[in-house]
Amino acid sequence: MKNELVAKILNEIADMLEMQAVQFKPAAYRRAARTIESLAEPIEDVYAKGKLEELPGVGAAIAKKVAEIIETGSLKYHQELKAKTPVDLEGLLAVEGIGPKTVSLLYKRVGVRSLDDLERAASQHKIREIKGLGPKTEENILSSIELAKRRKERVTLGTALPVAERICENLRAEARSRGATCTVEAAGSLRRMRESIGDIDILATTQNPSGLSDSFTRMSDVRKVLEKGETRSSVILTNNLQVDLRVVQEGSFGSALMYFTGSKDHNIAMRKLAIAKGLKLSEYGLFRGDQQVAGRTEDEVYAKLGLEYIPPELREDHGEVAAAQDHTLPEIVPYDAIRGDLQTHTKWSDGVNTIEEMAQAAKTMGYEYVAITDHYSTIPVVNGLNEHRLREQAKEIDKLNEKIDGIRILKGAEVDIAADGTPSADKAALRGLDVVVGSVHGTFKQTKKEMTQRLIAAMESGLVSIIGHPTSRKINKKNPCEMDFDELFDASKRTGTYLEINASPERLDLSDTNAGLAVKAGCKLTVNTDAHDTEELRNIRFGVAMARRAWVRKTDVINTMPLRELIKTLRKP
DNA sequence: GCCGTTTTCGGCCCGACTGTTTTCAGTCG
Repeated sequence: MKNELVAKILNEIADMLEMQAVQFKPAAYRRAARTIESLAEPIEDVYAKGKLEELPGVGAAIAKKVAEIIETGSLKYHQELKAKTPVDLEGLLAVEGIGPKTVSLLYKRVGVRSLDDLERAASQHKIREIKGLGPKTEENILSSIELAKRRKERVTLGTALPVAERICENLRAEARSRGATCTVEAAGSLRRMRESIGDIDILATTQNPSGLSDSFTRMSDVRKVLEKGETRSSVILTNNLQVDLRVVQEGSFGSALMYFTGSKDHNIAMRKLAIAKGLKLSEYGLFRGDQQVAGRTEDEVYAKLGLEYIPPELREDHGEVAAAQDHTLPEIVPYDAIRGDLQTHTKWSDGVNTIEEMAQAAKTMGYEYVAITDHYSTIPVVNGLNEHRLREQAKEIDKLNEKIDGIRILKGAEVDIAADGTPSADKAALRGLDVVVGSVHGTFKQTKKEMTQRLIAAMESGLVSIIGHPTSRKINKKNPCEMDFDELFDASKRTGTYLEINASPERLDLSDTNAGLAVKAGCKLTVNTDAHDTEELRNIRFGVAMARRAWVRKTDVINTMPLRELIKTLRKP
């Protein structure tokens, strides 16, 4: 999968053209880079099918360059541009306040090629001498160069969302205690529920902006205040997360929320649509001339533009604007549509809580059913079940089902899928279970072909009802195993095996893009938490979020079904 | 360099802020 490489080269071309003050081409290269970066399938496959030019933002010229990168691993045009300004672009651009033009200026005037060069030039006061720059710029460079050296890493949605919710709640509470009304919402990629987040954006309206920014910058876990003003404040928390707070007028809250939620490409698409209708859209509202025609709420803005409301998870410029215009947006699966969790663990294997505790917690969440799927495995660390212990567990579940009203505990197991695709339990052992999750827990380094065959063999064994965390990735830690998704999806449909969206925030596997491809191919999914304690059951929303981002409908997710229907749907081992 | 229910040529998303300037360019989101 060369998507990242291609996008990186195109982005660098954009930067270098911008350094040369070339007009419009940088934006064109960036657009193409974004398309390819967020593409679900490998760019090589698109190339092989001869469909590069069908990608939005990719025309004849860029298609030819992409082809060269795929064939040779590099691009002559890119090398030539690099030779003209041989600098560490990525490093220098990471410095806050420095863009391509300044990089070019610094290189030409004082020969800055790296972050070290830049630091030296700044401390020797060479930068203030450059026409167009000055002492302030020099100071700013010195104070932000450290941060640039430690590149900012994105955090998982599971880390960022609770932090943002806590901040919003605190700000609302403080405003209430001062008797002020105050609306506070998290925006940005967090609101779109992307799997990882760069920083947290919070939007607010209040009659007391200075009080709000005081509360914000004085939060207990603030490490550094970057800026503090009536309309914009910015802090770094002790966990290194950056949080930006913006305060807007009530009449602009909806348009501002839209604007700060993004994505950038969605915003651009929306503005173009506004222009086509003789209007102008900004964070201050939707305007006809000087007259604001909408802005207080998002619904209002979408409606005035003739669009259905677009849920934040869909705002990625993946065709949602056109669909909203044609009223063909799918009814994506609601967060409260899940009727039960089909992968959970208890003390019987490597979980923390008892079956009863898990069942009670699931009942509190309003579930109709919960499947207990402890490891059936020989991996020592997971304290796996064997045939005898599984029978004992089944007896306990039968008793609990008589004892507890209002929720049905399903009998299940999570089996390992061996390197050749054989499940770690045989038919006799699994007899009587309601659900069997099959997962890869070792021998991750196989060829694409081997891994594909392995999973297909597991599905064809007839013992497995669900493939758990299909690619075994861990966000920021472990790359997904390579596999041929077309073949995998075919086998999933053919054998009636369901594919999991594992809702654990460090997994989110299938990813949003892969889940989208799966459903497009006609597969059915299941969203499960893989909870190892009662608290983790609440991670379900992260998995549903991925499904929503993938345009998945309720009917595509089996555990939105009522119990009776689900039981009929699940294949018995 | 891309793209078209106003265009196959002539446009290309919007606004704030900062620091540098005598009216604006660069950066950021």
